Amino acid sequence: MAKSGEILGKLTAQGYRITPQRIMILDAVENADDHISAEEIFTLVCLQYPNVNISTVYRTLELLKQLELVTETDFGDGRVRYHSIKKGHHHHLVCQKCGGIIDMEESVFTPLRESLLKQYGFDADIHHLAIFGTCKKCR
Amino acid sequence: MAKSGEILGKLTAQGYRITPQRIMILDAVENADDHISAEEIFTLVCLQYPNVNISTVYRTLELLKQLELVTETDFGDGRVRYHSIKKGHHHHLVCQKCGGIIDMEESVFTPLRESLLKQYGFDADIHHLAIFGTCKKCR
DNA sequence: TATGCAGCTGCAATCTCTTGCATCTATAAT
DNA sequence: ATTATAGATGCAAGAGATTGCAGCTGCATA
Repeated sequence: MAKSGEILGKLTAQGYRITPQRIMILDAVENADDHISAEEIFTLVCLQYPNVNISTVYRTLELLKQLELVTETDFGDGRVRYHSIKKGHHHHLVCQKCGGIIDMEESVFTPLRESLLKQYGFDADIHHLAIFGTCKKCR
Repeated sequence: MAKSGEILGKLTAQGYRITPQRIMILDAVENADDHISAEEIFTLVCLQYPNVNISTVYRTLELLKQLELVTETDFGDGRVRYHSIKKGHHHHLVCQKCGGIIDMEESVFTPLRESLLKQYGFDADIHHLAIFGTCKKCR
């Protein structure tokens, strides 16, 4: 809430408009305790302004993603979740047996990014990745 | 075609049934020149047997995926594609600017897998991953 | 060869997400 | 304050994928 002004400034600076819908959607992502789905955002925004359309939510999230203000992560449960970039970059290890999610440091990917850059000249854009497998307990 | 017998044997061994639909779906994946989508498989199978249902295609692919006979890759174009595991494990670098796809060796992921195992005790199941970013030409 | 049934299929409904289009509006220029 | 317009929204249709359920069938057994 307090800081969403900064982000709104970024939108304006890049020629995008500040609309009430965007403010409410952004607030919902910023104030979420965890990774939040489009449907959850939609429900929250509807409490304030019942006329919002779910497609506006998706389009706004797409925009925020392009501007690198939020990240999108697919935890493999059929719906993608969003997270404010202000709360830090991190990745997830998703156990396919117990469903548990382990958060991991972004730095684990540094060697991979470097070798992709060296071997393939490819600048990998790995922001918020979920990797599937089997956790310690379930092995 | 020639080798799908082996796979059918694996199905039987694990208590799954061999049905005409499964044979046709499996053949479609095995004979595909490239990564093939569910819709494409469906179209191919329909030529032989117009009564197949798309949900059978999805369910069969899900089964083959669980049995590690095919891999699923999301190239980010709105539909997931499948690939026979017999044609080898590999990963893809997808350029978000030009849309180009670079294939890469599985071995690039070995150090990452090892550090996940060491640091988190997590056995990562990275079969066929698409990583997004910017390729050499577009940087 | 006939039978029983777990497992598979087809169908239809549903879910998540995207897209085209007409209308509306935030914003910059007047 | 008014106006023009590029950009945003709402609506509805649609695409890809999943799911519940009734009925069908591969295949193990007798």
